[in-house]
Amino acid sequence: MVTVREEIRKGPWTEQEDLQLVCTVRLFGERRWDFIAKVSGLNRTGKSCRLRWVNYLHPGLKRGRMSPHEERLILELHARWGNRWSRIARRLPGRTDNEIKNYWRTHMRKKAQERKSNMSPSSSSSSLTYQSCHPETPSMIIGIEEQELHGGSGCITSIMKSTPVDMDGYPMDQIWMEIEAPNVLPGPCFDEAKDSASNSLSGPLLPYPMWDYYCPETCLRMDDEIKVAPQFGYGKGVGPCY
DNA sequence: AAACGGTACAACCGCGACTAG
DNA sequence: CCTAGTCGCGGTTGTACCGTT
Repeated sequence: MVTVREEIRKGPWTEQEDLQLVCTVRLFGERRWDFIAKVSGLNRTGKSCRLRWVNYLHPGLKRGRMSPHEERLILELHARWGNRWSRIARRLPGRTDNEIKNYWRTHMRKKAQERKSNMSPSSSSSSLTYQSCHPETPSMIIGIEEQELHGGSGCITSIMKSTPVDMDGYPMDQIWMEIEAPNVLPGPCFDEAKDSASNSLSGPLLPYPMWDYYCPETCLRMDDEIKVAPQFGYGKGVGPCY
């Protein structure tokens, strides 16, 4: 028996793969990653596709260095929640948990170690508390929470309005531009995919699906867990509502 | 100019939670 | 209730880039 087993691709994504993934996600929404992986013609796992989308291709992602405000926020939230990166990321629109995690590792660990070497080795705790880094601004979190609880329109909407954010020279710009052009649907099965998509999707395809509804509703309660309103079509079996 | 070390970022892995059948 | 499939999260690793020596 000869099983022609196609190797699942791993490693860095090519521009072409990105393009294929973006198109497929636009057609089917950010769900059913295994399905998306198959339909897209990419030889990737659904998991890999999801990761690529969430961390890199998602429209509205900020890139570049953390602003001082973001830095402070990360410090505060990490002091409060520990390594709950995804949770922290929800407070930082446009930033991914991966990004924050990496940032923490490179910056804060170093700072923590510096501190450790400077101070007495009595404190064995590995978690660097916010107080130890920034004794000032103790009430920022509360302020943020209130802001988000009561409409949450502050910084988030400003980011939304400025999407795609300033990613100077970032290739995603090009990708999105190419996607905007009508004739560039790559990959083997997009016609097919389109057909089946048109059955399940109502209305025209919108350019930036999820960021159109990203705020303010989804941020109404970010205290503990986001309560995704059913009207967003995130329920099972219901296709994306854009 | 080359070697080296540090930093930033992308991606994978393993595991637990959730959900549909 | 059980199971398989799927998703999301946190930890870890790999690597490209950049500054310094």
